[in-house]
Amino acid sequence: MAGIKDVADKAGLSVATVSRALSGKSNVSAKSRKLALEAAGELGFVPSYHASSLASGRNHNIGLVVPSVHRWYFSSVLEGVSATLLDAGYDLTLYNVGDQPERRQSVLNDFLLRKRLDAVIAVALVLSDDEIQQLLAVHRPIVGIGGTLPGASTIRIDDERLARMATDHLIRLGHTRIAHVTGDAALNQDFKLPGIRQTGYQRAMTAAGLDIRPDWQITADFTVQGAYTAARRLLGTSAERPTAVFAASDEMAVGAILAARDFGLQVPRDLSVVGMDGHELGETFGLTTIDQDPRGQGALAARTALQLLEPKSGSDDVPVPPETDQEFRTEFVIRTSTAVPPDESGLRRA
Amino acid sequence: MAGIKDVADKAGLSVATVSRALSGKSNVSAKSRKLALEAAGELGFVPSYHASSLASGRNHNIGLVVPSVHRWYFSSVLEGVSATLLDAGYDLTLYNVGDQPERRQSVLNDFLLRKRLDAVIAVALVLSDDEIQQLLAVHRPIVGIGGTLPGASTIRIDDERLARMATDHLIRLGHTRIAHVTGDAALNQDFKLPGIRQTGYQRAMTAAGLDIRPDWQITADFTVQGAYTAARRLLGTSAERPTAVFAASDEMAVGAILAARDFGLQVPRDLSVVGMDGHELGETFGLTTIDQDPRGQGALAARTALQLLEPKSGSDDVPVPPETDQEFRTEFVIRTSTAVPPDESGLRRA
DNA sequence: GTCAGGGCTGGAAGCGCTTGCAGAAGTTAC
DNA sequence: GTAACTTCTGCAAGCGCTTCCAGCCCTGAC
Repeated sequence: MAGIKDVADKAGLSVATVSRALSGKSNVSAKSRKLALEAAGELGFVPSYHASSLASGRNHNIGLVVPSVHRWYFSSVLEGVSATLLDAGYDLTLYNVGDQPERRQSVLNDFLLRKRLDAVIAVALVLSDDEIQQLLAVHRPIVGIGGTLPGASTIRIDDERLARMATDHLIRLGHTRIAHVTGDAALNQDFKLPGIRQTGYQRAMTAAGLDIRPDWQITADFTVQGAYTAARRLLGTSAERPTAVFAASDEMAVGAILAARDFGLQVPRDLSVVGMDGHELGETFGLTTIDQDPRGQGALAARTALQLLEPKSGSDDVPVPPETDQEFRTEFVIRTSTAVPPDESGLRRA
Repeated sequence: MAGIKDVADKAGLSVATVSRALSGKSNVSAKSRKLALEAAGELGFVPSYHASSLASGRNHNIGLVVPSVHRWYFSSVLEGVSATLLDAGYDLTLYNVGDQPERRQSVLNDFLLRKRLDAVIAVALVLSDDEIQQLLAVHRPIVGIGGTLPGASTIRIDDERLARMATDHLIRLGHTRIAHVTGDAALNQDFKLPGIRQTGYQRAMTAAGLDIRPDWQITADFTVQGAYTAARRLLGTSAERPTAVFAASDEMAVGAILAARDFGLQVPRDLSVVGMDGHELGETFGLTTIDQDPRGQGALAARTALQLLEPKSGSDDVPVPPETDQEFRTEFVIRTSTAVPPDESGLRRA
């Protein structure tokens, strides 16, 4: 383990100059820089992370707090964050807090606050006021994705409006009997998303003067299999069947499509299905959906955090003010899972 | 930001004693410990990570290197590792190197080697000899999952044997026309898994004296949608169709099932399908598969790494020797996607 | 030839902890 | 009461860098 001292000796320079040379500082002559670089190369010198962090106060390490790493949305965000940070030479420390509150507490206390992170990116995290205070108290940039974090920069999409759009799409096609597959709120007490999307659905229905039937709002756990089971119940039981389904996620939409197939229902002839997310699976199923590009959201969050840390760097980007709300661009993708509703007892055939 | 000095002053103790008290060292009187703890609590003191790491040489930080974070297998492993480390009070630094060799190099050089990690867990990583040397040179525990890492502890499953088992299962049911959906090797040059599973398939076929038709070995990218597309081609084109498919992953098996449905083929009546992995989706589709519990593999890898770092800790576990190969327990799960082959032109009906 | 000014450099003081060491204090056995 | 220990405690020396500061050398202007 060669230290900077060894490099200095080998290069015939002082430790100070070597440090400056290796970290690309300005006040070093070309000759010294070359010497230092050569010596470092030959010795395989890599500066100690902790020592330089301790001395400089900078860590080049950003924390990411997620409630899950396994669900599609989160792993997509993670991927976006990870790629951006790696490219910028930053480490990513991952806190997969799950839905256990006690683990969240310990993460906040024992990890995040230990001054080891330059910034924190929190995904879909709803914190108590106390917890927000704790976080803000460390005076590090915090950027939130899809959660509510007063006092922090956030990247978000307008879930309610988008859910309304998706529902409206069905309404405009002529559907009146529209069901909704929502996520399970109990899955994660802090995950308010399902409720918000459901509200969007309900508002769209109300605005169009349509019935909102409680038994047509079914709950699943954001997975294909969960929605499949729930949708089988919906489509199998009801004497009067919905002609369209808006699912709060693409995976659940796919589950609904699979359930429909089980009953011999063709999509979109007998049942229109709209999803939400932009999952890769949607393409295979011709799913109409709203693509929210979570990978892009993660990348943007990471870029925002980096910019907060190094305002000068980069080109002439507009600097991001510390408290800022960026609405992320989404895309309505119309494929083949939606169509006009089936003829009702031959009425339209006439 | 209260420092340890402040705590010492407040408690009327020396910095040294406070340090020992807070880190649970033995040689501190109950009284001093109480004083230190109280003072630290009141000041909200949290020791600086970098300072303590620098001074002690321990980081409480383990690195995880994965080729992807988005694919089911890897996010499952990640989840297992993450939960175990968090519980043990360790940080997890994530290196999602993707399949770009240059990113891998920079990760190895600039990150892993900077003495900031106590150990490294590498998933499905095939390294060059040089790279292995580099890694071993840091003298830190290295645990590999599913890759080949001579000189490191590894957790692995015997992919070839398992693939053979899966294929044999079909053969024993009476199938002779068995196709294979393999993963795309080009996806990731270092990812040898698809080839190994394919070998298992081929060996089983050969051992049973069955034909291995090149056009029945189709390639997909480990996703449902990829296998779906590939399987449509397989099932649509062939005048003579296979009666069974062994897919190198559950997601691809599901893709094959979906493709079969498109052609009106019923599973398992017209086509038997076996997968491999233990994906949650398998349950919904009644998929027969080999469950390899990647989450458990991740947890085991993390525990192995921790044990390598702190041999004394834990109960009377058998200590893990540095170079050790643990074969992970898998489970053959027989569901409803496999059955005897369909009657051939009524022969068996007689 | 002198002097101001700028570019580089090295010394040294930390960054905030951990820990070896030696000594103070408290115990026990005679 | 003393010797011989055992516990605790505080001092101080780092851990391996970064960076302030002062000083050196070299230009260029006068």
